[in-house]
Amino acid sequence: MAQRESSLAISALVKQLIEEIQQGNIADEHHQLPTEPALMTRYNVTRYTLRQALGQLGKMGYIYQAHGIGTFVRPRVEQGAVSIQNVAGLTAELERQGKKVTTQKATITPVIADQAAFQPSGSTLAPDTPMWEIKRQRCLDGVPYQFEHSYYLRDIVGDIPDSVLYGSLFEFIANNESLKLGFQDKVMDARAVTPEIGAFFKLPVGAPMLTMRDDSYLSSGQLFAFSQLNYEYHQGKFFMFTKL
Amino acid sequence: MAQRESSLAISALVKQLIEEIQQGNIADEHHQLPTEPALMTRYNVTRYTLRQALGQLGKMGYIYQAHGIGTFVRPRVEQGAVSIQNVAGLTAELERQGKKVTTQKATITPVIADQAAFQPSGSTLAPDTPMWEIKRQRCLDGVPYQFEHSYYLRDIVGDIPDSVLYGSLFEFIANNESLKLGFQDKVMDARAVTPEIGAFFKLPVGAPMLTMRDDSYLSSGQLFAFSQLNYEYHQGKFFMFTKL
DNA sequence: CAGTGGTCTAGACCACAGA
DNA sequence: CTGTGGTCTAGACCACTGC
Repeated sequence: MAQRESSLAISALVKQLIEEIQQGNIADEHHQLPTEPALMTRYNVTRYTLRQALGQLGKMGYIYQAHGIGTFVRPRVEQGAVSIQNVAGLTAELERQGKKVTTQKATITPVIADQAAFQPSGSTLAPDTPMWEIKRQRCLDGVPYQFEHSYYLRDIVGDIPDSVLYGSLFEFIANNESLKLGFQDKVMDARAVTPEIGAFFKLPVGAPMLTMRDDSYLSSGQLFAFSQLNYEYHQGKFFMFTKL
Repeated sequence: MAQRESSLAISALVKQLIEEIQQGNIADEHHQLPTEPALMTRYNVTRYTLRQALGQLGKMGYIYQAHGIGTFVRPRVEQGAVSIQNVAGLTAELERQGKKVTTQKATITPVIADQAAFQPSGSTLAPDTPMWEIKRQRCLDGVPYQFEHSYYLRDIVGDIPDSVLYGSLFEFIANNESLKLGFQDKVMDARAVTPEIGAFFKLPVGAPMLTMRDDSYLSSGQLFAFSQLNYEYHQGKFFMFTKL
């Protein structure tokens, strides 16, 4: 029973570091973190693992590293913006900011690919592929926020309980043992509000909205869902962080 | 004079791999790349270096890796979309797609921070910080595309020759030996077209546009520029790729 | 089971910043 | 010159896929 508990080293380390940063008990008065060698002994990991973790924190906008100088905590980023690089679902990220996402109305209908309102950008589907068509109207702290229009491949995801429609579809898929999530393509653009969406957002037709089209793949490279997420333009803000 | 030429291993390897993928002489008929051990010997690098490079290709959307299966070339992503995770400038990326960005009109004016139309999101500037205010109207293949409104800190970037205004500001900064680029925050949202911007886009006031606010930092963590890039909503599409 | 990518260790050398 | 982060090597073991 030594001090061994280092399973899942990197994700656990990421979680630990975020916690300590938020509690403010790791950076000094200049927002500077201990050096890499110090952190290696502190968490009993090698430099590779540590730097993988620091890299993740960087991607999330928590820290930056300056060559020859040190590692620093970044001032907190724009409130209300969601990280577009996020790994957890949208709901989870907003809840960490103390905001609440609720689903006001949801419908689910079986269709075939031929009947879909749009197609995935990267792949081509057989016209008779069975799918679930899902439409959801979602609010952020009670205010209209997101109009979702998604298609999930029935043969892959199986049945979707009604209860899930009012919670997190992302979590439902992630918790399915037989499905391993892989990656996602996203294309963002601005569009004009349509009558159907305007009715929910309480905006006139032609008003701006932010649209995110995404295609989701299993780790095997198999497409399992594609969707169009429309955001009310006062509420929908996406944050990201890039190394130059 | 052995077969040694492995300076800049990872960035050179990335470049090499992209080239071979585009020429189609590396993947097999199932779009599958050789295995990691095979690539290691082929390019004479270790697994660490190889995987760093493959990770970059993944971020750029060129490939994906499936655990236990292999590495695959991805079908080409949405045409006209620009990778939001890109490292090179916007102009460079669009030119790789065979598109041409031209600057139709540009102005540069010395101002102080107090006079700026907007402020950086993350940092606070002294009100008397000297800056360059730059406005540019840029076209994509001759069609109105981007309305740029930027501020550069004069004390950091120095003088900006007029010629640069009609080329790539990003390259100008990157080529300055005394400046080392660090990272960038971006916040994207949709907005309504203003009169000034509508005049350029030939769109009515209130029409949608895609706006990207960004703050740019040196590798030392020092802010050196912040800008607001507005995109005509039929043209401006941003692509990104996320691991789940 | 063999073969794939994913994680992790241990250590070396390089490049940059600042005293 | 010392200390920082950036790159790279060599090799081990684990987890997943498909036969």
